[in-house]
Amino acid sequence: MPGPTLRDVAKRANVSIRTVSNVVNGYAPVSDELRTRVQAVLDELDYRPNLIARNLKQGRTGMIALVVPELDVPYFAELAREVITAARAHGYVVMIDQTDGAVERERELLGRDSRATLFDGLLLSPLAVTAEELRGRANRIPIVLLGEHIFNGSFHHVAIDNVAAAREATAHLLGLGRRRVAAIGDQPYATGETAQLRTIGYRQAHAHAGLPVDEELIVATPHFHRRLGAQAMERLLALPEPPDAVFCYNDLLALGAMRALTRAGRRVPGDVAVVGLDDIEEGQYSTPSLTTVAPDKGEIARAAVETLMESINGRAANPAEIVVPHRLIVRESTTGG
Amino acid sequence: MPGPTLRDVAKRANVSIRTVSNVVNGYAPVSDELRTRVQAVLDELDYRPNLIARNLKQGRTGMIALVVPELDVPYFAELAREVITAARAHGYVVMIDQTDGAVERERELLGRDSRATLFDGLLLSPLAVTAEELRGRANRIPIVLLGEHIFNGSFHHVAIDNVAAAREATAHLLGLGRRRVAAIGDQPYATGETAQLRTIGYRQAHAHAGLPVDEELIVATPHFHRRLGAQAMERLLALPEPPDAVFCYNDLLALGAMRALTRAGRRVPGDVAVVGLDDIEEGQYSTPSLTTVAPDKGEIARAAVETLMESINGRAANPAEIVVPHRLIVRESTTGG
DNA sequence: CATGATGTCTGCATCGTTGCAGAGCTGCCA
DNA sequence: TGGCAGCTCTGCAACGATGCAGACATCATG
Repeated sequence: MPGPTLRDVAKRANVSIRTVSNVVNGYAPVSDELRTRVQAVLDELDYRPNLIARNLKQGRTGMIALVVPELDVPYFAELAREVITAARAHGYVVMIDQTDGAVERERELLGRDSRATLFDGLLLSPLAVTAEELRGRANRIPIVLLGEHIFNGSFHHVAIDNVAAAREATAHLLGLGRRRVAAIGDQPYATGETAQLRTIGYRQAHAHAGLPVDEELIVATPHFHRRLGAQAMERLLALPEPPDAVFCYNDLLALGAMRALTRAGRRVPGDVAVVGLDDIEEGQYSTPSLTTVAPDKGEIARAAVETLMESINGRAANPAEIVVPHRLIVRESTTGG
Repeated sequence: MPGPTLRDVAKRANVSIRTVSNVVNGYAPVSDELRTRVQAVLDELDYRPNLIARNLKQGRTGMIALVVPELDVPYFAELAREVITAARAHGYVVMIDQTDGAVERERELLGRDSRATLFDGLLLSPLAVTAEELRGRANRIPIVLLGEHIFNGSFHHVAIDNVAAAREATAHLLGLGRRRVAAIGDQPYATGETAQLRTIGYRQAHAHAGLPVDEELIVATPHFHRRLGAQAMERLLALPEPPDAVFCYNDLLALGAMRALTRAGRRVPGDVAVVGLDDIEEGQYSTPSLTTVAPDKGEIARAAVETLMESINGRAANPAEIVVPHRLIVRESTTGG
């Protein structure tokens, strides 16, 4: 089953292994006559270079790893798509793994038995692992973090300005005249840094508008899934004074919330306006379509891969905090008829 | 930057390289005293085995590749998730690539410069490449095909019974008393084999019910995306006698169709009932929720990985046609209030 | 005490490729 | 004709790990 090696080709063509290698790679000068002869044998045997061997010799694999919590969460799927595309532009392929948000799975990555040595670099979208741990058990390969804010500047990190994004989303709702704007998705504990940034933005928008925040309207959720969005919305609807708008910390929560609203007979945006964050494709096709804050996913992927490549190639700058643009996309869930 | 090697550890611990290797792998008997001493040095230097070197020696990489058309299509994202999980159970990791449905990208995979030699096996969900081509340019690594029906038995192939799935979906609509049941998603050309199977099932259901098929109600779409589902639905609504139900060949088409229906002021299922296929999570949360045929994605992934592992381990049976179960999940889009 | 079995440990070869240094040939010029 | 450059081509060593055969010491056995 193993294919022919350079040696096999060399023997058959009566040349040295090195010459065959030169023909394959087009490196060194080879006379036309010889090149043709060797090429013929290469074709005849259908030679394929053994990339593992090449990698061993060259000390790199041409592969990076992308680790996300859940690949079937649309945001990560869309991001993964962009990462694969961006990596390809650098001649790299992408191994994808998921942690299911489990700390131990994230730790495994850094541990003794991780497969990390197979990759030239690692893009990590951490949920649970802390900066301390990352630093302590830091692997030997370059790492770029995605999304979660790690507060100290130990690693390259690519993300949108979460505070601004949340502020703009909330301001949009307030600007529509809504006065009881809820927030779904806070995570007031150590690993919920991104959520907390969004809560800050939510509060800032209120402050700028000179409006108080009703703490009752901030609902925490341990995850960012549809089901929890629906549950949170139900709880909000049960309040004596339910909200007339809600900013959800991601689109899935928002879609779940809209589902709960529809089921409860409320109209969106008539009774309650809804804004999400992530701009997953699904939001364009929901009924009503979803107003959302769109991070530039292509840019996130490009910046992350670019930064990783620089680290891999040793042109590593100091750990950089890279902020990627976002924009509010207004659709029916806030302004629909 | 490169980490310590076995040699480094060996030198420092004053033992042979081979002994260090034995300690690392727990292979051969090593005295407790020596094991402790070596382990101490391993820890001290934070040794990590170079997996590329190990792979070269052992002739396998512990990686498989999964190639899908588009990772951000929910069905493929969900499938990818299951594949990653299934592969992990075998100690394997998964490299994911996407072809965007481009023939040339699928061909690249099989070509001279593909990275295929890095992987022990390949799971391919082909769109455009034909069985002929696959066989002709067949790579040296084991391949298992997903989804698309390749008519001759040259490769292992895992899929649901597409004819039966489509038949059941259509029968469900007919059973509800609908009499003008449309079909969205036919692909009457060489690379649309799966779609054609679904059309066969659609016809069978009509035949079983003793009803004629109105050819006008079968709408072809080059892709299975939301936008095309919406467009197709609009075309159907423009007919003199529009349909009262529609079977979409996947959930995205169905969601797009529902979107078009809502926009046109038709009620689902009141005016038009909708059935999809794939059971993507989004369908549970759409308004109305989507009736669909659910392939057992976990089982698809497990069967595919299992089969691939058998090929890799040389216990390869003849190319097998593996049929995975599916079931109709009835939700609001056909029976809702 | 010789023998062989057992338990540890080691060195060499090897996986398939590429980096490096240099061998051999040709042609040109002084 | 000798010397030198330039072009091809080659062989050896190496990447870092593991498979294998065997060295050596210890111990039990007849």
